[in-house]
Amino acid sequence: MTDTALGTRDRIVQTTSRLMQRQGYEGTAIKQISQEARVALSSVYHFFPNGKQELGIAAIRHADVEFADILREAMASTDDPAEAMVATAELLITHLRNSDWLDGCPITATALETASRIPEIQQAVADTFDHWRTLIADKLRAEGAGIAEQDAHDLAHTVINTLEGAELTAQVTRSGEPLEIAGRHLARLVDSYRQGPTRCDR
Amino acid sequence: MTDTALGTRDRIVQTTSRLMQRQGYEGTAIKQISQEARVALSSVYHFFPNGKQELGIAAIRHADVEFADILREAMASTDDPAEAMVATAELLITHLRNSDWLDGCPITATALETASRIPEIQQAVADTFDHWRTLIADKLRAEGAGIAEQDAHDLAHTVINTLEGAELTAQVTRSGEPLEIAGRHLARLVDSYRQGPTRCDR
DNA sequence: GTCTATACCCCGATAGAC
DNA sequence: GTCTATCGGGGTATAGAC
Repeated sequence: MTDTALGTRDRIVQTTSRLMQRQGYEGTAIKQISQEARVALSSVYHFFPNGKQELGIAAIRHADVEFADILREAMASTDDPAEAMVATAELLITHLRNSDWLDGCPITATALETASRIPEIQQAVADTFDHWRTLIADKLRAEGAGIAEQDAHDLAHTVINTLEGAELTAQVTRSGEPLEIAGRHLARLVDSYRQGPTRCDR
Repeated sequence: MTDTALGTRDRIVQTTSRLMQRQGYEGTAIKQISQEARVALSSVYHFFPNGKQELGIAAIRHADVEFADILREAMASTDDPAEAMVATAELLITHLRNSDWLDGCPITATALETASRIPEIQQAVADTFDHWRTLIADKLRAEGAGIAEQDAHDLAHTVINTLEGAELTAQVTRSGEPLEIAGRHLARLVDSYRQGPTRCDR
């Protein structure tokens, strides 16, 4: 990561994404981006003529595919969808711990700061959440999981949202506990929707 | 709200809290605060000699007690703890809708922006989440709820975290659906921990 | 595409009169 | 406690040589 072999444009986007993850949109200056990416300030404007807003959107799209890879890895680690929830939570804990609790969701801070002012960024955030949610829903809908279509859709919402909130709390308290609990609860919730003779409905 | 009969200091804190809720910490300028609160810039520094950081912490503490009132109202609306989850989600939807989807969690944006840089603010955020979580846990532990001590503690974590994430998604998508789903799922989860002869365990 | 230099503005914070 | 004025710095963005 932060590879020197990357092209200039990619290095700018990657650096922006990481800085906005930790400091948000308003808290990240273009000068800081150019310095940490070891790129001339004018190069940033060369690749992103529309300035910070365009750069912010590119950073969100970058974070989108990057985190989608992590999510896919967690989903592929087990056949059981409930177990996959625990695995995802543990993966997030590992990433957080390895970054001294700094690298949480890469787009949440930016999303909240700009929600009231920059609709283009809000749209990019909405697209990203939708993408991640689809990856979860696909896993829950897989044959053998035994979860109805509508249930899978709703569950995917709560899975993403619970992980999102638990990751925030984990960051603030510098503890993996919120995510551990979230993983267990999500597994239990997913299991409760599996169709079969041994389950009892609510 | 935004009452003219408030003292100068209170008006500053309240305005700061609302602006940081919508724009985050870095996105909110002290000049904007003084203007919207109809207060001289020097008055802000008169009441908060340590500047923006001190003001930010005061705004978080203000948001703490303000949202705790909302939470208590929702908890008191029904005896059944599972129903209380649905009621809370609906209350959040109402607040969001009434503010054109702008007023979500008042401290999340500030928390994320400053997590890597201002430990004092991070501490105030942690205290606030802890306070809110206690309000939930107390409801779940109430006699008649039939939830074990340890389960109530864990559930309170996930309740806060799920609502937090669902509110974020609701803001971004300008839709109450994520919170509606969250309310239903949390109710189901809480119910699954109630002790009694008719429940089956996982 | 990258360099240096800079315009222009707003930021947080302070000074001193009243 | 509130007023006006201002300082020093850093923000976004641009110009023009190379």
